[in-house]
Amino acid sequence: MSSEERKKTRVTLLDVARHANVSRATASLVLRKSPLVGSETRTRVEEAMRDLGYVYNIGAARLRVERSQIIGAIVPNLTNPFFAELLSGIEEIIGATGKVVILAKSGDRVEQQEMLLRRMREHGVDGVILCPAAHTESTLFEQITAWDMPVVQVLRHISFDMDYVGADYATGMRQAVDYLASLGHERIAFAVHGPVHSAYQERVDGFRDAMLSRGLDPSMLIRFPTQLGEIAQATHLLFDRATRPTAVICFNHLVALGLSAGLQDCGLTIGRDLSLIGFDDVADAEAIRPRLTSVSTGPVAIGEMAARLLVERIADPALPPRRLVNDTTLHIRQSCGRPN
Amino acid sequence: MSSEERKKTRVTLLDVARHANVSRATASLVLRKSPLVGSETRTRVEEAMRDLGYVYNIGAARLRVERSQIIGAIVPNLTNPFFAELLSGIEEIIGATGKVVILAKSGDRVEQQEMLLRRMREHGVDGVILCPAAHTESTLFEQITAWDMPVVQVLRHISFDMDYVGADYATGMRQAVDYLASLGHERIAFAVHGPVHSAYQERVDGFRDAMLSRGLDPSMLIRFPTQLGEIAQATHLLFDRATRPTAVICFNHLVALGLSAGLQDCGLTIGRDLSLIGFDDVADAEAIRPRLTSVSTGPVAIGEMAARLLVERIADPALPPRRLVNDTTLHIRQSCGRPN
DNA sequence: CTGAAAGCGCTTACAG
DNA sequence: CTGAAAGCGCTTACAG
Repeated sequence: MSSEERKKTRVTLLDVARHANVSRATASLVLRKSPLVGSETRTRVEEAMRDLGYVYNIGAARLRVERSQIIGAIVPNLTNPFFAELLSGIEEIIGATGKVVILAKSGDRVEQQEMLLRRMREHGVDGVILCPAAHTESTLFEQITAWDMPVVQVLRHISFDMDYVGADYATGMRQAVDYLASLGHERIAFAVHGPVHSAYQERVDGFRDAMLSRGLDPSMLIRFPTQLGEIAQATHLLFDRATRPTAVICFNHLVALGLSAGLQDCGLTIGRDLSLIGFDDVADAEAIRPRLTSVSTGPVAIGEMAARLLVERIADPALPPRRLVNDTTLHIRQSCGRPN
Repeated sequence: MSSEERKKTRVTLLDVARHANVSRATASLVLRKSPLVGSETRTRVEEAMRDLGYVYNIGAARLRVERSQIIGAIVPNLTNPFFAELLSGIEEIIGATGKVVILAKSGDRVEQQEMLLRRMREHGVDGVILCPAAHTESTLFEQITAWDMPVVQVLRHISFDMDYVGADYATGMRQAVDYLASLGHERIAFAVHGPVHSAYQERVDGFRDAMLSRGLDPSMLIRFPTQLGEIAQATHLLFDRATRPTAVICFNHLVALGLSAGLQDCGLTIGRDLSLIGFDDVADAEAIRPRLTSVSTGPVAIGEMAARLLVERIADPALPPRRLVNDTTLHIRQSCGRPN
């Protein structure tokens, strides 16, 4: 069958209507489950659709109705399991509403992100869930407003005049610091990595505030490499300072994984020689040894919340902007002990 | 601005044409970078597009040309980092060709997969990359053919009359078995889990063949729970048999992670008391201790290959079906030693 | 409940 | 190089 013939082969709503002996309008009503159609007629049309192998053409419909049933999701990357879980939550909710999600990664590059937003607009997405690339200018907010495109920010924010769903990083940090302090730790380091963005800043501020409110020195901020593979070898950075920490809070799952490995490589026993607290607590956290005490931010739930928010935003663009912050919980396992 | 006014606001190609004092046809030619347009005219039109904030409407264009620039990707789940890496490869290549990918997960449920395929057809996807849900009937192949939809199977296959990209599981298994045998192991177990599908079968067959060709007993197939969280507690299954293995090959990354943790919980030293080999070797593999010797299947590369194949398939539907199998490599680290 | 008609935003011959 | 026109597959009043 040549592509010429194939084209003619396409079954259209008009074909269905003729086959069922009704008008195109009626067939269209059946399609959209209108109550205006009699049940006998309805059945006849539905049979015709089945017989002919009719497939609804959403693209054509979209040209009339302003709804593409497509939403976009832009994340910095896909290989970090944290984002994979986030996406899983997004897909779950969006899929359940009958919509479809276009996925793209920005690589934390602003120009790439700009290109992706344009491409998504060209595809007429009904809205997008955006985890803004690091260093995104806040002017992006004005652009988005001018485009009149529903957007919810996830995990990171550039403007609170736009919907935002994230985690309560400040509380998470306080939970971690309080727990370590209760064990008797005073020299607590915060092991960070990656580019600076709102979530980065919130964690750092949260750490600082939590330390200060306990009268502890909040200045032990130690930077690790961005790539997971390089973190373990950089473990010595923890001990290069005049004062040596007795406990370390990790910026995220990757840092926790890397340091957990690196400390073992140094011959240290985690929980005895040094206490370690993870952050994000993705599924793998359960599976490393010693079991990692970790602050859970709930990426799947955040993805679900963001998707629901976007759906509501699309339904009612006049809604005031909302800010949803998921609670964090400290999962106490085995990686912390008293200082020695 | 009400939604009424907004609709009128939409800038169309006709607006651009008028603004630039050309016909709609000419504006369209500029859009598609046709050489038929003089450079002076081209510039004028491009300026008009910028001035007016014109956004190309791919959906409208699609109604005429049979190309949506959308491709679909269906995977069993997103939280398994293996699939996340696969997707990353797919998105990379598809994005680079200017197309966009619709993402969905089947949850390894055949009906869900069917629904997703229909939804994607309604969106007029140019093709889909499908990791078939476990227990997919091979009749799906006939359906897909009847729909005349370009599909490449990835990781799992239901028919070789359709493009397929996967890993060379048989060789991977042989590499693992040969390595263990060279260390002196004879009682080697294969720790499997999850539903049965072609990739499962190929690994099991590969294990069996590799064992047999070395004159070893291939019957130690041990089933573990599907959920990562439950694997560690099930570690005892390794020792419930009359003959106790001295080495274990893991079905995939999840099993490796779970058993690595579980063996440590049992107080065993991996590499001394028992040798362990992982499979898939996703990014995390580098970060567990003891370092896991593992067969790498290269999910990112597989995703890239699948995307390229689909692009070629779309360009030329008459191409004979192809079967691409990515080489595996054994990464020797620290989790294996001599039997004792 | 149904039919005829207009229109969504583009592309594509066809004439000039 | 340009203009006028038809058509892609749908939805939506409007009249009956």
